Amino acid sequence: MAATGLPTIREVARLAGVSVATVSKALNGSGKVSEPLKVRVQSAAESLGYAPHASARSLRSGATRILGLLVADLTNPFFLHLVETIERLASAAGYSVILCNSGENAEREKRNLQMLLSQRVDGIVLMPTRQNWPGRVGVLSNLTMPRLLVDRLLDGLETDSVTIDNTLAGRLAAEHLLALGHRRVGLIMGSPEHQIARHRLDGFRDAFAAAGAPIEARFLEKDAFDEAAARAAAHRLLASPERPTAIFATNNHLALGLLGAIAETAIEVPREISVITIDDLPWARIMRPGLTVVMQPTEAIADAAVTTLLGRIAAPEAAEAGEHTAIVLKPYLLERGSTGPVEAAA
Amino acid sequence: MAATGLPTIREVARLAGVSVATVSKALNGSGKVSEPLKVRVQSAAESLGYAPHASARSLRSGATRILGLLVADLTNPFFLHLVETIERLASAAGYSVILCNSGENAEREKRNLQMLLSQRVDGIVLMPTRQNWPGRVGVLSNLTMPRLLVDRLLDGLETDSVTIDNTLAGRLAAEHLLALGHRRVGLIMGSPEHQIARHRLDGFRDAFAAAGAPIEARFLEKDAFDEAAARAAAHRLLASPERPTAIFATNNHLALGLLGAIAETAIEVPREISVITIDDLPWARIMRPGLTVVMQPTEAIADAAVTTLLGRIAAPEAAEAGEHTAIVLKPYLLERGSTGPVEAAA
DNA sequence: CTGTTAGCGCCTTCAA
DNA sequence: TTGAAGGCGCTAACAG
Repeated sequence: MAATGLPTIREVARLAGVSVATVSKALNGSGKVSEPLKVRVQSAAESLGYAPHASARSLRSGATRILGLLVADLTNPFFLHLVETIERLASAAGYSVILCNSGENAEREKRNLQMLLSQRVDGIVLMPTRQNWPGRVGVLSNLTMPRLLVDRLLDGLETDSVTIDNTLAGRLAAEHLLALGHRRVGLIMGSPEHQIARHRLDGFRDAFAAAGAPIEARFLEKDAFDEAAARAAAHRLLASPERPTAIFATNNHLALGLLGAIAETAIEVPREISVITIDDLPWARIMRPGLTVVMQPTEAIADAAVTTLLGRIAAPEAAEAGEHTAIVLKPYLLERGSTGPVEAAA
Repeated sequence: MAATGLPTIREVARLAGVSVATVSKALNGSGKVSEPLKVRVQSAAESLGYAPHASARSLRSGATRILGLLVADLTNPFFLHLVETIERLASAAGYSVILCNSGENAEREKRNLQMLLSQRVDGIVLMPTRQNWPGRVGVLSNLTMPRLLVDRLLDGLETDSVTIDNTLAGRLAAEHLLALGHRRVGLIMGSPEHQIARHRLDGFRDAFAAAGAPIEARFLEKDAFDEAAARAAAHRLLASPERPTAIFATNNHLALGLLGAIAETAIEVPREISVITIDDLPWARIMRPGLTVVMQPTEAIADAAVTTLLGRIAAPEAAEAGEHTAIVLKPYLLERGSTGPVEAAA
């Protein structure tokens, strides 16, 4: 018995009256083992409650059948949905998942990466923090196992990736509002330094500019990093003279702040103001009115991520040759009740 | 070099010009190593990008520094919040987390348990599926590592646990409604066979009975297993003659269905009907009106779970002697706008 | 204080 | 078809 009290392959072998090699072959289906022996081994294993020691197996085989999942922020429902889907797909493919949440903290991200490296996970799905830290790309490049970026890219890191077209996401939001007649609109976003926010801004702004209704600078609320900041920004927009007839929040944290601010006023959605955001949320559909959103195809993202990563694990040669897959998926509009035509409000 | 391309302790030893034992001691702080050597070893390890092979270490030491997290249903926000908090606490204590979602599926739960056993995780946090499967208690009893139940207990399985007082949760909801003058109330729940739902029902019903206002059988909607069923049940309640002045949904899935149904009618909350449920939800506070809920102390639950489990890992003797900790935490009421006094509606 | 050595449990040649 | 043996990388005993 091992220290854990669990039986080892030796004890199975003894009980079945065969050698350890035969047990291994019988249980794993590798090598040739006669049918009667196989049955005897299996029932011996069963009766002892034998479970092969994963660490020993990994040490020997060089594979762990574990995937690392490094998430920037688990409180974000978008990531949560992704985690759940990836776990399901990985599990179906026979892989377990070690979950790491960095909470948008560079130090934690670094420690988590180190840990995943120590664990020798077979592959890593990276949903990195926004905050860059020195040496990060170097550390990531040194990861010898297959890895894949989801949601955002990292400058200087060449690797497989699955992202969405964020410029298109911004444009979809804009075109929807334009079609409803909106010309004076506001936008709440985080830092334009951040890739994703910037692309969403670009798509949104360009579409309005192209339509001959450029967005006024005073309606561009940048640097709203969290729900509270978004709430404050929203109050500014709502209180401004000739306020916007529609507001676009570039992600769901910010949308929460925006909706909170609106709820604190007597302004009615969508009659007096239209609201649109990105990312579906569990509550978006039970709100009254329902929230119009640009959807990210979460399941498709997860699917592409797992498929690509497992492919790399099975055949790492291509990646080593410097070939990388960059999958870009398309967001789409889901119209619910929070957006409406410009009315008397204008 | 190992097959993974990562350096081993031998290479660090060679570069530092010492033996592997010295490297191990220097890096782990075990044994005595002179300061200059320690520095030399550390810089050698650093320059090679050495990361100790966790499987090899586990095989040797008998500990993995990994916790298993077995969750019945990751789509439930309550579990999600728990997972996030547990991951954070475990990580802070130097443990990684393998996340398993059973999706309320017995087969997957069984496979996940087997996997966690093979991985030789140091401890398991169990949030088991509602669905029982044959032999389950036996399998769980055979897990040799420390384990702990969260949220619900399992008949016949003696082990540490952290739960909340669900009877109290039901009573808190009832007392709140009683204080507001409600006497004719409805309830939407899953199966009374299920421990948690039954306790919530008991607390709720007993409080009303004690107040001389027993709940009418026609207002007791049992067997609403999901959001859709809850929605249908809610429609029945709302359409009934002399409909209830308040409705209690015993969990957040069901609350979603209830709120959806109400949104499909013209009935106004809380003027015409009060709504109360259990579990906070990210959107409960931005709803208009905000949702009154009986809160589960999620952080406290996670904290108790991790603390207790790590305690067992550090000192397993007590558990082996048959002593078990059963921690029961108290829910509390959070009043927001969805409940109000009975008015003309009555 | 530092080095040598013996396994932890498993799988995979290689012989029989 | 089956068995014996070596070694994956590491740590803990024991020697020096």
